[in-house]
Amino acid sequence: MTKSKELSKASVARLQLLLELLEQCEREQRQQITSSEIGEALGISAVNVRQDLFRLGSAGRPRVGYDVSHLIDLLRRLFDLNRPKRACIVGFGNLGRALAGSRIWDKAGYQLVAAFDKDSSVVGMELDSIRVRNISEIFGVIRAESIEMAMITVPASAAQEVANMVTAAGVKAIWNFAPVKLQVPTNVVVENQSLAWGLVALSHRTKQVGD
Amino acid sequence: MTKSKELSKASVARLQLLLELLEQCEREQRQQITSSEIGEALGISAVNVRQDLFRLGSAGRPRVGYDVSHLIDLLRRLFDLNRPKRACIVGFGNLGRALAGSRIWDKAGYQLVAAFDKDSSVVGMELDSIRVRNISEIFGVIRAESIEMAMITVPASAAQEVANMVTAAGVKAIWNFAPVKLQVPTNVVVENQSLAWGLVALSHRTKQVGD
DNA sequence: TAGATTGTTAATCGATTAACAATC
DNA sequence: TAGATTGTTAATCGATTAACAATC
Repeated sequence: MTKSKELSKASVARLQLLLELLEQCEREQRQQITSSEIGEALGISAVNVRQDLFRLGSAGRPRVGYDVSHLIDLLRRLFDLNRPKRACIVGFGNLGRALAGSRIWDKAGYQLVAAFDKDSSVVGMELDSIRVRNISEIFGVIRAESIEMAMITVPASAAQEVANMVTAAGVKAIWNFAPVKLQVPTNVVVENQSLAWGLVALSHRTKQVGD
Repeated sequence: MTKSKELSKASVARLQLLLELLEQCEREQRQQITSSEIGEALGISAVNVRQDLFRLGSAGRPRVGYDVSHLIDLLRRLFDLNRPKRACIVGFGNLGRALAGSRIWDKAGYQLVAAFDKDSSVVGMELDSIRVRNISEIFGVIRAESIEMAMITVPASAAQEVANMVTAAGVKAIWNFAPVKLQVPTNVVVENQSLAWGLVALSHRTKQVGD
């Protein structure tokens, strides 16, 4: 409905930082903020801020700035944070368990409703009202529970197979922690969060500076 | 020493995928690979591959392609994976614990040599030969152990303070899991790995497709 | 030699930055 | 009104893609 021309990935990252900042402003009872204040707080230029907000369909007022709560509302809708989205974890190892109890699901509008593993010593485990099921149940549960997102935290060698299963079951988004580029149907979104890639990128960048 | 003009972030990401691919080729005893084979496997264009390798200072041979083991060597040096780099974890919660025992440290050339927390119920804990110390010891230990990288997995509200401590102690790189843009001296590298940001980005992108 | 593939420059595309007009 | 700030177009910068020469 909005005429948004598709924001760049970099722009989305900046707007996420902006949302954090605005929420803090709201806690401090601030009602307006200018582009240069935002830029300073976020370490980017004021022009960059205005461009981002312009593309978003901005709503600032000259001499006053932008309305904090209106912008929060705009960003929350942009990121689709208000709609409850049902999610599951596939692979209940250390990382899966660490995230199962986390508050970030709620922050992003997700509800964690199921977890799967193939290891029988893990299946049956309960954590925060989530019972771990056998991976063989995955198709039926995703359908029955209307799960639209799967977090994949299985070993790299199993990740593609899991991706095939969850997309076949109707999942529309994959949060992929395996260091693998997944092949999925074009209507499925994959967000890669491989920690291994992050760590290697850090190693690379540290070297550059050291040179 | 290499004349590298600084590869773009996107290029580094592609080259990481390439390294995985090459290591698989090596396991399969393949010795050569062409840019179009690489492109197909990685889902990018062959030209893009050649450009990346050109900037890297490439070494392919017309009609033959690139030498697998030579390219692996080049990439491992590019990412600085061979040199052992000493690292610590600050904040030994669920996420910190999940990563402490992980194999990714080794894959990226890091050695995890210390962990810190401020919670007395966690301090003293041992995991994989790492004993968790009180955060008050952080300055001395980083110096004594020549730690050059700190993984920060503390709550967002404490992250900046921790960043100040570790940079004061001489750390050159921070792997930041807190959803905060850290302010650090210019010679310190920060790689952001906030899972919250990844999850929000996924939510945003899912919405776009759904429209 | 002919043909396939890389190396390298040029063209295109997109994102950021600059400039300035519009507005409160 | 004057001045500060946003809205919006134009210019710059950088990354990707295309073109083709060099090479085995």
